[in-house]
Amino acid sequence: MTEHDRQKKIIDAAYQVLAEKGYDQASTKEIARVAGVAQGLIGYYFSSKDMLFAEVFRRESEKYCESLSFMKRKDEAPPTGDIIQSALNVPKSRAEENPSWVKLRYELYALGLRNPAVSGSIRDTLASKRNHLAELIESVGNLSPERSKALAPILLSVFDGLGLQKLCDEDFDYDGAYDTLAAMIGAYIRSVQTEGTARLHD
Amino acid sequence: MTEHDRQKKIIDAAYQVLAEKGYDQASTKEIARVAGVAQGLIGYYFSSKDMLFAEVFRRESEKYCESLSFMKRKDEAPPTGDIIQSALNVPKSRAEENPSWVKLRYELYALGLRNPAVSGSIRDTLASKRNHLAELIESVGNLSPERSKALAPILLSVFDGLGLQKLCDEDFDYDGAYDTLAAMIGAYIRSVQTEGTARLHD
DNA sequence: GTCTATAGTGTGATAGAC
DNA sequence: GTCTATCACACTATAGAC
Repeated sequence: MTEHDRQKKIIDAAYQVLAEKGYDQASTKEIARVAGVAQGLIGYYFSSKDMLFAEVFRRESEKYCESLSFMKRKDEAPPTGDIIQSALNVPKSRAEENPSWVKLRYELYALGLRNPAVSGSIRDTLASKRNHLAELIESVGNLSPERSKALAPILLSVFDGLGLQKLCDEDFDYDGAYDTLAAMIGAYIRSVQTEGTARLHD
Repeated sequence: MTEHDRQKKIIDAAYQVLAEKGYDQASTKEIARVAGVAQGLIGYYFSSKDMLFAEVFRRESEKYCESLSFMKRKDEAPPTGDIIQSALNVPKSRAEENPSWVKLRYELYALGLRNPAVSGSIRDTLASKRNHLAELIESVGNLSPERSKALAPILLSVFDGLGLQKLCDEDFDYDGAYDTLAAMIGAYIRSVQTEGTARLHD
């Protein structure tokens, strides 16, 4: 059990250092210092620095999916504007309250694109995120599985992208962007529901 | 003029190496090799490696904005679904045909978030992209300046995010996501226009 | 303006004691 | 399983010749 304890400390430290200092400053030495272990131990648990970061991404993704379990609805009625807004408020406020999360995500995306050894790991975790998000859209938005599945990657992109713009630019109108996003989602849901209704009258 | 020639060669090489090999492999040595100049010359033109990359971002952003000059419409009518689809086809196919562009963008975003010395540069170029995109939305989508300005950061996010997912995952349904995006935009435009029309009848 | 050469630093990985 | 110690390497930045 101590085995996993030390390993977990390393992963937590890697998470923290990567999010705060960025990839090039996140040396194994610094991670070991933060974790309170010997630098050599990192090589014992992980085949390379990037593989350690791949594991960080996997864990981060798990937490992300858990955090998405907001507001599961059983309601069969289409969501009101308020319901959409308050559901969106979860990712919205997360980026505001925890900016290092956003930084970490971008470090990991860049890492996944550049290092073939970790890109598989990134692919799997992104797919997992999409699936979790699709389930939630299906539940909250009262959309078909197909439409929910197609909407998920769009929302995933927007959450990250707006977080980035907010983080880079204090003057960025983050609230306005989320309001517009809510309006778009609402309009889309109404439009596909009208379509469905129209078909009933054929 | 030879002065700018060498400088440009360095920037072009930095672009290429950063996009292909990623930040940690993009050493000044490698960039100099690709540019065909002495490694020491990089220090003459740029105060640091990251500042060179900041300049790369600025140029990339210029090209991005130019490439967005697709389909300027003078039409005052709301766009049809076909018009929206074909406008979206520009960013969509760009990510497909030029994947290293997407990789570069993510490297630069990560760099901007981690290095305070370049974050200002990233902020400015992102703001510039938003403004260009907003103008185009106003023209193509026939939306008010305010709504166009709020929609721009969302589309900016989606273009990047879908490109990332496409690049990471061969099985990702890129086409389906863009179709849904087009439907969302169409529904949104119709919904705000209905609203506008309703107001006319007050 | 461009080059060569190098100083100085810090890295990731690993061998071997415990 | 964890540590210490160290290796061999690559890097950035810069000084100085031309």
